[in-house]
Amino acid sequence: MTITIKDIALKAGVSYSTVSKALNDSPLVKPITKNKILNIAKEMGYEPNFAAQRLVSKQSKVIGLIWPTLERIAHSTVVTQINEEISKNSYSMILSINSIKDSIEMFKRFQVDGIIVFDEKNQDALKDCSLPFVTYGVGKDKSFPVIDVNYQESMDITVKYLYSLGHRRIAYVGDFSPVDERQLEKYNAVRNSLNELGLPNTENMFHTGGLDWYDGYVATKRLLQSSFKPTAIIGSSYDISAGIIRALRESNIIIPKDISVISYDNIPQMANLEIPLTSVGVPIEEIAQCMVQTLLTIIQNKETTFIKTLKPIINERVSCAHVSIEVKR
Amino acid sequence: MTITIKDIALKAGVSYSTVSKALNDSPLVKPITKNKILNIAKEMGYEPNFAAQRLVSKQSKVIGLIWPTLERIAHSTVVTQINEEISKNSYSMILSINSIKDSIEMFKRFQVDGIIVFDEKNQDALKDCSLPFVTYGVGKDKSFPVIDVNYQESMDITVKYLYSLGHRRIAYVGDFSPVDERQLEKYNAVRNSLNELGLPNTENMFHTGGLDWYDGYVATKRLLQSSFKPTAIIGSSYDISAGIIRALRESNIIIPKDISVISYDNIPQMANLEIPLTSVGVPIEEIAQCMVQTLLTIIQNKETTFIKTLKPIINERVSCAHVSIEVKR
DNA sequence: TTGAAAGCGTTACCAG
DNA sequence: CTGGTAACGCTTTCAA
Repeated sequence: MTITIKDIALKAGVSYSTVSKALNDSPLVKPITKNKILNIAKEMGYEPNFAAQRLVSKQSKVIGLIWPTLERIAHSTVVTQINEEISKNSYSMILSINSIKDSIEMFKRFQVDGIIVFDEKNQDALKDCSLPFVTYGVGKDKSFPVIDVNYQESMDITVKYLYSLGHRRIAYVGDFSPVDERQLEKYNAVRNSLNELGLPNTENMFHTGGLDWYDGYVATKRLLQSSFKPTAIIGSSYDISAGIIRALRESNIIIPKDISVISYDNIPQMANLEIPLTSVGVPIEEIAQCMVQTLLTIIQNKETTFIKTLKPIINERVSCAHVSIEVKR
Repeated sequence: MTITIKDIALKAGVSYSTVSKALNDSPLVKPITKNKILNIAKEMGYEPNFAAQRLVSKQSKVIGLIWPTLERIAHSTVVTQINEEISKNSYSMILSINSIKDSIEMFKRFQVDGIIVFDEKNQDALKDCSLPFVTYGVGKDKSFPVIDVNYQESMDITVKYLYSLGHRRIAYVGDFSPVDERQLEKYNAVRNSLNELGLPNTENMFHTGGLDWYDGYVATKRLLQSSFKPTAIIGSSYDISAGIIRALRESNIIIPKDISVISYDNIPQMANLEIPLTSVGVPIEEIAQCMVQTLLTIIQNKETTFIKTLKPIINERVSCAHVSIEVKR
């Protein structure tokens, strides 16, 4: 038998509407009464019935996060940050690792106040999402709210950065699958930037066909056997770059002496790689903060379309160097 | 304006209790009426109000999972499995990455039917959890339901396996922090097993002081400089073992020619390491299945204490070999 | 086979 | 300041 406000009312000798008010810290209750009620409630181990509350007043103070691909480390870092940011705003977060469609349905049942979507693909399922939501990725051509992490500018400053260090033969290792919009965007961004500087942008692009470190490893092996001899490599993500490093090491190529490496994903873990990797991207704290603030705004104002473009920066560690005079490769 | 069963009733020209029955596929309503109502409901875009349903009938068909440490890869694999197993049983899963205490509170509000706990520490917070739950880890001295992954037997068969391959100088690289019961259990298990075979079990234990690959890397470096020259190393987890491999490689020690390595955590990703690693532990599919089946049983039967001990196995890949006659180290 | 009505535990409003 | 009461949307008897 769970105990309700009526039980409390009985014991306190007041009406249950008064109990309700007291519990909600309403100013309409005399402090003495309020305290008395609060004490009784605690002592009886009262726990409010969420369903009942929800039934009468909307707003659950919960936001849901959809995240079908657990294993990506860059994401888990952002998700952790988002969770903190949400707590800071006195909301709670629940997470679903199912498809967008299933997740939305579940979140609706729970009447979450808003949704954050972390799935790169299948965003079509969002078309008829009646709840406020934001997504993460690329904003181009989108009719719904997205926090654009600005791959184009990221790759732009990356290429220019390498260029300023004297690099002219720059390779890219990443996934170009047409199904994954985010990866594709990075790929195109690099090609654009390279092209603008009159650098090669075709034979130097190496397709990983996947996002695990191993995919980056294999692609780099291929790169090393190709005729394109880069002085610098751009890795498309944390995991991919881990593979790049390993492949390089296996061939006894020293970073940054023999080759420079820079990676997308501006996360602290880059410092823990075998070689602390210089990285580029919007700092995750900023991504997290922007996502929840935007969502909260949408929840309150009912604004519906919203594209916010963030500013990426380069985080210099030790993996990039000036091209040496006597380049051998 | 959301639409309710009353709206449907109005349109269908029946009472709303009939609509309720039809929606719940009750046999008490004539098929024709039922179909008509169902059609109208779909056409009006009806969505049941979960809170209202919850208010009247208990049972949410949702189970919550508490998992405060996102980054551990072995865990994310199990969590994914668990999610699938839960779906198979036509439940849904939501995930919280907050502390046990906060998570329980939130899950209570959502009236989940049960909870799976994945946090190694702070299990005290479970003492007064009124909802059905199971935990994962070590069952000794526990007064609540736990799926025991049997570290003792894991380490037992590991040590015996290495012994049978001729190894006599076996090192262990892992975390011994007294705060993390699971790690401590592995540590003690190894020492026991080693002791039983009369092998050294003190100077060959290397403390990582953390669970990231880097911690394993550093500890292995230390190991290599110590006077204990092992022919085999046991790594305490996937991440730790990744660090071991890297440290070994840096010193040009070849696995398994120069040294054998075996790792705890029986997960498929072991095959993707630089050297496909022989590993030990209960297969994750089995862990996942056991956890949700047990929880479901508890939910139905209201059993409350329950310790289930699983059977670990060794998954041979290529990282362990017979000790060679001319051992050099 | 259908309908009426009584809750489920809260909140919010209106009287007192 | 406090109490009474009407919702909130649904399930579930109990009668018809």
